[in-house]
Amino acid sequence: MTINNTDIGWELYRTFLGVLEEGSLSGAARSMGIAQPTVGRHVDALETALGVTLFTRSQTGLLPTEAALALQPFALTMYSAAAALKRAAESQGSGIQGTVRVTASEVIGQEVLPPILAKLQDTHPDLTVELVLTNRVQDLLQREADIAVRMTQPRQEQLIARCVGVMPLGFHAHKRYLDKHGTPSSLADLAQHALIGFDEETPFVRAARKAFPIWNRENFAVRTDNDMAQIALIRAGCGIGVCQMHIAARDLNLVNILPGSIPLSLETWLTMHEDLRNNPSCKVTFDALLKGLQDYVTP
Amino acid sequence: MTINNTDIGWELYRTFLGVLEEGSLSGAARSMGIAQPTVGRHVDALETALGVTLFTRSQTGLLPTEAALALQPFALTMYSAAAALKRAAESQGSGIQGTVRVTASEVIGQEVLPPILAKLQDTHPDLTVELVLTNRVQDLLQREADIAVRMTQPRQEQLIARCVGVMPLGFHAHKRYLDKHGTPSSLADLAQHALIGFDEETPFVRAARKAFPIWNRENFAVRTDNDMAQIALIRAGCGIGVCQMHIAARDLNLVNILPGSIPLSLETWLTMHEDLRNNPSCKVTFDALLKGLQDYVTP
DNA sequence: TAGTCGCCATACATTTTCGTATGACCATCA
DNA sequence: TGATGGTCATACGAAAATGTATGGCGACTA
Repeated sequence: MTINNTDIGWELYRTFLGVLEEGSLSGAARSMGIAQPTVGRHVDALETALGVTLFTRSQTGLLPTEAALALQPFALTMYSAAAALKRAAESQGSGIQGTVRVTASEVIGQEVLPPILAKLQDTHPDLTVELVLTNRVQDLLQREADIAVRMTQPRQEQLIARCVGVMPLGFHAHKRYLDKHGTPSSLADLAQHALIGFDEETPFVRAARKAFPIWNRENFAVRTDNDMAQIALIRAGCGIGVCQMHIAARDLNLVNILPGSIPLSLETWLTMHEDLRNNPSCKVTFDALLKGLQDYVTP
Repeated sequence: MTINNTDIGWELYRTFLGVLEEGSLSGAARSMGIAQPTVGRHVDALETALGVTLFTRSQTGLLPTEAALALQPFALTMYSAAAALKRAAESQGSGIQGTVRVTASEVIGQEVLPPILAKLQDTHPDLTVELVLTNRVQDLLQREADIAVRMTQPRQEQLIARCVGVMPLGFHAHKRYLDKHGTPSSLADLAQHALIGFDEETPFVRAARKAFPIWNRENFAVRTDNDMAQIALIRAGCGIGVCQMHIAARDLNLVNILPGSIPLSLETWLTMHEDLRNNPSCKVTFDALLKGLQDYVTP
């Protein structure tokens, strides 16, 4: 491998990304702390070097061409890697310090992780945790995050993966709702109730629907793809919905419906890139998450 | 996301990588086409910016610190992404042109792909294919390659994956060997023969050994982890080894031993990053590989 | 319709970065 | 032990990149 193979300054890619994000040369210049003509020159240089027109200029701003949009993901990968490198460098000194970027789903991140992270913060005050909550699986290989809590087993060899256990799910409803509408005694009864469900059909939803045909889009009284909103709806007594047993168990007003028939359970995996194996901060965070999640799953 | 969050010039990462690769400032300067003091300045600047010592200087060269080695993978990711961006830009014009980087195992790359690529080259003379042959799974997410031919199903949602079929494997030996040592009529007979096998125990070997206990490390007369060498050994009449049926079938002097008992078969997958879906060159290459491999698997 | 505010492009001065030349040091070998 | 070829560090002039100031243009508003 020869490093020089691409003799395009990497600096150009960064300003390219800035312009793409801000939509104008001046905007990018402001956000990056450089002068507007410099940004313009960088874009020109990149266009010349690549032989591709990246933006259609107008006096109201710059419109990215298709080519620019096609190239954006690559520049974003560079950005992620640069950010990850910087994080890794921070924690390079002695002792536990620096920033670790953790990604998880919204439910896990809002309901489960806070106490775990609080304890971690307590033990290691110099450690900063960046929590990225999204249902889109962030890419550890692309360095979008250092550690991921995910519901699927990763198959990448470059990833260190540990299964923390299985999170049981169950139908739940608020006492108030059940007092008013009665408690279903069988799965068939569910059809008579206000069900809280999903809008778009994700792989998980498909699996759930297969196991419980009642769990169908048409039977839902409220549909939302936001998991936290589903929990909030259950808590508000809107109807019957699926949520994690452990989360529901905290609220004494929530009742587990049809306890025997657990619809599905979520295998939970903790994942980290193997490059970070020797990074003390990441290791500490990984171990804390592992223990905390295990305690959560099997108290 | 704020681009400026890392106000370290990306240029510095590139020279850092160059120094890491060459092991000296002067070497990196030569390979990158810049002057040695410039390289030195970049390293100094990066060390100051990161607050980390990257190299221990000596007059015989530079020795990377642990920190530098820990940060290298991130810089390599940036490098891969930059190279991929450049490839993507090349093929951005009209018509099929530019460079597509394909990765595959050595066996596939040497025995199966050449005719497919020759035909592709014929139809699209302006298309260049970079063929990276390695048994290490190159990372499509990390942009080390555009298209991968692999024996495992990828589980990443960001990847477009198509199964091209199953490549049957079988025990094979050269006629010359069989004339001399006889043809085994049962699996048990294999123990009396010179078996060509693996040295290190990979997941695949483990699976094979489970199905065929004879296929054990201790029974091997020749051990090599190089698949192509195994085929060459079979061809040279060294003994009995496992190789793809289709490859063996080309050589009339190779005999399939115990034809009924196919030890294992390899599911073959063609994979591409979804970002490249609209890249005409990658699409054409992907389709050509798909068709070519399918034809190869089921003629 | 006149005014304001945003944008990009250009010209010129400035700063920064880079390259050349050189010196000091170490390893190797005759 | 002296010569050679490699390394990195430093000093200074050259080149390149940047920043400032300005002009022109379009969109929006009163």
